[in-house]
Amino acid sequence: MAVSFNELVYTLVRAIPYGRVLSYGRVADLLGVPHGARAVGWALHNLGGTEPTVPWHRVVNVRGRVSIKGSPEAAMEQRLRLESEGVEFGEDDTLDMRRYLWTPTLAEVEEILRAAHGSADGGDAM
DNA sequence: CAATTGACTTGAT
DNA sequence: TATCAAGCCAATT
Repeated sequence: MAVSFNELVYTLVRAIPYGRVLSYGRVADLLGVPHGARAVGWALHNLGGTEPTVPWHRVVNVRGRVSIKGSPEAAMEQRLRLESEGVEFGEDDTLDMRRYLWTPTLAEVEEILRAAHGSADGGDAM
């Protein structure tokens, strides 16, 4: 059975370092889906915010702002968790992406996925 | 298989 | 700078 896309999302989110954040679009891009931002958001939505093994709070939108809808409490919890990790929000409720955005190399991401699922897509034939 | 939805992103007005 | 619309992907029904 192939690994579901959302599982890949969870794996990568779990690899986000403390005090760092990632945008939905960046997660999708690192997973090999440049325009899969919505799919990433959908995957995290499926967590229901009840999954302590996934630091879902470290994923914000490209503007550096909490993007949760339908659950103001979850959004505030996300912000509180980030602040607890040293992330500072501006007066526009936005954080400085240039400072907190995690920018791993593609090799790092592939290594993480391989360690968790045994093999990344690694679609290139040799 | 087609239609709908959603924690997104980008470009135009 | 703010608001609106279209594009995009994966999962659900």
